[in-house]
Amino acid sequence: MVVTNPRKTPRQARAAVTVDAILDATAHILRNGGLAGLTTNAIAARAGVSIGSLYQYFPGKEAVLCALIRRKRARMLSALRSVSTGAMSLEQTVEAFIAEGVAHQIGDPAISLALTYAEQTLPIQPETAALKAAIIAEVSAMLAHHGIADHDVAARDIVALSRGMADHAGLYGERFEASLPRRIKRAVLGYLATA
Amino acid sequence: MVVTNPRKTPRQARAAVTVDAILDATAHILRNGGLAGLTTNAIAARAGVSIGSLYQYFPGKEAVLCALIRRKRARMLSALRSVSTGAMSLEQTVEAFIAEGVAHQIGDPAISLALTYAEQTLPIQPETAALKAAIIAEVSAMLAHHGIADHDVAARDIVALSRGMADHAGLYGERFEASLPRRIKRAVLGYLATA
DNA sequence: GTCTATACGTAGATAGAC
DNA sequence: GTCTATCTACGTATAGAC
Repeated sequence: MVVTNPRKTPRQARAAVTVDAILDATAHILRNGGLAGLTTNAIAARAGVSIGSLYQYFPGKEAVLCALIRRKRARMLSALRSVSTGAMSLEQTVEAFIAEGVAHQIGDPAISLALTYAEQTLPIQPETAALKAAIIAEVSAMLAHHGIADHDVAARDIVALSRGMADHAGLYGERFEASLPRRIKRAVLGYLATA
Repeated sequence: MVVTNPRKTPRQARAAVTVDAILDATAHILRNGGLAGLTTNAIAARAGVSIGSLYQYFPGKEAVLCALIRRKRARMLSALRSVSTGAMSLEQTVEAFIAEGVAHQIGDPAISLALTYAEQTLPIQPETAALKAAIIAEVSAMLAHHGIADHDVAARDIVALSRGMADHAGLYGERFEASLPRRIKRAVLGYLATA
């Protein structure tokens, strides 16, 4: 059985820095060598800490991956929440959401895909699932605010199709990058417009 | 450098059976243990051949993965081509394409995602890329036949968003499975309807 | 042409020093 | 609390027998 719970929570500032360095190093390695190149030795070396220190905080590389997934999700959620949905039209809000989403996904397509794949193979974590649910809920609430029917299902579908387009564009290094948000918006609004 | 070219092409029927058994075994292992559990030993054991025989046909597990990707793509292309596009309306044709696509993706979401991830980390293969291009071309031609503008970009976008929705549904084991093709159709037609 | 046996490298994980 | 050294286990790949 794979263990994914952190070994201990950092209580000192120094330790938090260490944990952050480990996560940054993990992201860097994923960006280059992918999951195949992700070893505890490589993470520790890149983070500038010893392998022993890594094992102080994480029981193995799976736990590091889980922590990285959580950090990414938390940042995405925070970005979406920073979009004020108050006075904007549906189209404007969708546009803002897509901008944030694309920035997070396209910014690092290799990491995005690696984490998506990794997550599937790792044991389900309540906190990770909760973050995902919160992101969907944020989108769902936005849709409900604009009177969209079936906003829960719609939110899931919209997030899924946007991710699909963004990942594909990132992977195959489209030259249309500038047009991508526009095309995603087209797909989303087209989906919402069709009853 | 990772070597991904097959070592030799099977010229006898018996050898072709061996190669197929290796690919089936690889698919089976991916379905369960994922990429992490995919080792040359496991593949050979599951296929019922010795590790030595495996290395007769493939220089390493990456080459096996590439071959599996090609087989999957070829089957998908063949399925799409079997859809006669002649007398049907756009909506009917889209429906038929989605049915085939969903059957291939949803049928094995774990494999689908594993291969997508693996492909990204493997050297680009001309034949694999050609198969992908042929699939997009098939969709693009269908769109062109129905007078869709910008059908090349539209084809890529439609395939990407459909995959995104199908993979997501498969991964999170939606209970809406029955409604999935309908929702994908909604997204595709919505995208196409919006100028 | 297929097998068994094995050599080699490397990743995972820990014990014990500082 | 962090590091170095190291042991163990396993995956890769090949050599040589049949």
